[in-house]
Amino acid sequence: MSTSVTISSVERDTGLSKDTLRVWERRYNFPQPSRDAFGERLYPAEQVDKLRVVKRLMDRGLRPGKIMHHSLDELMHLGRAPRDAAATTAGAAPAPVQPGAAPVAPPELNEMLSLIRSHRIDDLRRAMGQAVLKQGLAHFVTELVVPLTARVGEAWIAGRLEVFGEHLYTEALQGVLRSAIATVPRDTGSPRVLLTTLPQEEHGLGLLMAEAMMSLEGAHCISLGVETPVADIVRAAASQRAGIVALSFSAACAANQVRSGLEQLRAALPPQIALWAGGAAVQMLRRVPDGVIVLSALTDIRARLEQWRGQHPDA
Amino acid sequence: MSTSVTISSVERDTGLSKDTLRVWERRYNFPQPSRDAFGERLYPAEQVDKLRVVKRLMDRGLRPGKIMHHSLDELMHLGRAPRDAAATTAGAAPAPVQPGAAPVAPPELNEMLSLIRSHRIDDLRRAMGQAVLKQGLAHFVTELVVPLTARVGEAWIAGRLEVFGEHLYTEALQGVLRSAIATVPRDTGSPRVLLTTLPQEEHGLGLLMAEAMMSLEGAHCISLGVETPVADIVRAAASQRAGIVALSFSAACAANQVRSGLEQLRAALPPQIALWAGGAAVQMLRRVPDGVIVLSALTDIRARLEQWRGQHPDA
DNA sequence: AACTAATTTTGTCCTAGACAGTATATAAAT
DNA sequence: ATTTATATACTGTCTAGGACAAAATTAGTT
Repeated sequence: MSTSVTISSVERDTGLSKDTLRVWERRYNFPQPSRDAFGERLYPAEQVDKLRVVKRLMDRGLRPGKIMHHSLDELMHLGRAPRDAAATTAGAAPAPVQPGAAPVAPPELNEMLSLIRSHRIDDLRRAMGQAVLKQGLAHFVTELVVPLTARVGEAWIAGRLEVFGEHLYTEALQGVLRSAIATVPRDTGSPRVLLTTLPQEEHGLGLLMAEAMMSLEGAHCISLGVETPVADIVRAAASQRAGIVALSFSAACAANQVRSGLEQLRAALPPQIALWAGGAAVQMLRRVPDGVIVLSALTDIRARLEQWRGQHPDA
Repeated sequence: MSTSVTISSVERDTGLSKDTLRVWERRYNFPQPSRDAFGERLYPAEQVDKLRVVKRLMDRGLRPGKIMHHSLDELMHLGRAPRDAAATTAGAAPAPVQPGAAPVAPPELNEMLSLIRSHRIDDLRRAMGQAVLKQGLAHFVTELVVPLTARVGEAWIAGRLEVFGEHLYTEALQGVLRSAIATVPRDTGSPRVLLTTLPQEEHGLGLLMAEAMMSLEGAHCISLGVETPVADIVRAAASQRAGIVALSFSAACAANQVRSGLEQLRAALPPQIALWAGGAAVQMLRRVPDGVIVLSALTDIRARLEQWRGQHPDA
């Protein structure tokens, strides 16, 4: 018999708030936890697994009311063809990270995906390190890491990859990217770019990719890591004399939180400091607050930096 | 006029749950948020600041009922002499990370602290890189990073350091540690150690320090990064043939969550796989679940690894 | 001084109603 | 046919105060 867990464990493991879990139960009759001797909810492991998949599908634009009643198997099939499923079921464009990118998969991609699936972490790290040396960092990031990360996410939903496989991948990639960034000279350069995420966003990979691309273009990157409160971003930008503040938003972010965060920050930041935003969640926004520049892909960075330099010839 | 924020913003920024915030208001009359047009709580920035400090002091063993009525100034003074204040006011041992460590501060410590305070991030990174080369990685971690991290935390409580100063420090240190770890050969070695944190714990610095110490001792470290659900740790340990699972808990973790997490994991993990736990939150536990080994300091790692090897001569 | 028992403190859980913001569907107008 | 305005449905989060167990502290006893 598998173990059941409390509502706070589920909140931890799925990222769904207790409020949301209770209201789903009320409205959709799922999840349906049993109760312990004190009348408190006890969630079976299978229901938690399904909740995780539901959460993930919602991050891709599907809506809970549409998918909650499907079985776990059916949900996994939805994840297998994420674009079409999302488009036909919910009518929402799932906002590919690279809109104009060719769908041609580089040969290394499948190789690395199979290394991840078989959990050969040391080989994966070696393969990625070699790819950086062979193709260069920029090409590695835009042509390999971006599609690979997308594939890893799809594989997870489809049940073809365990959660820890994704953790292993993230960790290995982070090591490779940080080493590569460290080899780029960075104590100088212009503009000075402050990189971070808002408190809701705990994923730092996008940030790291952006840092790599910007460092290569000669910008002076100052990363605060993830989850910096708005007020502190403002203080840091002043203290570091940043010309640009760049934020990253993964697909997991709620659209309204993204917008309100950007609005708050734009209002608090001096107008001469540019505010750039990138990542899947930003692409989904219908309208963007005034004074915020959207990076629709990592490849935009080069042109945007040149544009900035054209407008700031003295810097 | 300073801006006010909603209860979910406060939850994000302080780590205090909505339930806790509401019950404090009921019991201690603090915080006392105003209300917006819809009757929803609006917290002024000053109250959020105080809440952050209160949370931090509680992580050190103080109890909310004792400190809630003090002014922000008084609380900051408590933070200045954390050990005595904690011991006399609450009677709880604040569990120093390095119980037997000499209180002699190395000369580099104050130098680096002032670099952090003046936000000279590039100089800090350079200084730390030099310290690694000069003293060796192990000495750097145990004698410099550990006390420095503690001092940074104290300075933050006392209001002598801005939040983003801590972010800058964390980011720089992470870069230095990862580069250093990358130079240690790691595709081989024994035992195989799986490193991660539970989903509640998002701080990865302790993990990185442990990885550094273990790699230096010849262990084969496999890090999953932060926030891995219990079930996935179990699967990863099997897949990676780990002999040891090592978890890190920062001071910010609630004691009961730490215990329940360790119990769940110990129950799910095969008995022949050792479970090690380290970090400030673990030191505060009165009793530890059976079958869990507590690392009371980073310097314990060496002896524990030797002990393990003595018990597993075939590995 | 050491152990046990009583008491206080504290965080989390419960229910169930309300509402704003977004997304979709329908109707009207260009 | 395509756009634009309006209505309806969907969804997450907020509200209230009561309840209770686990942990921490104090009191009582040997």
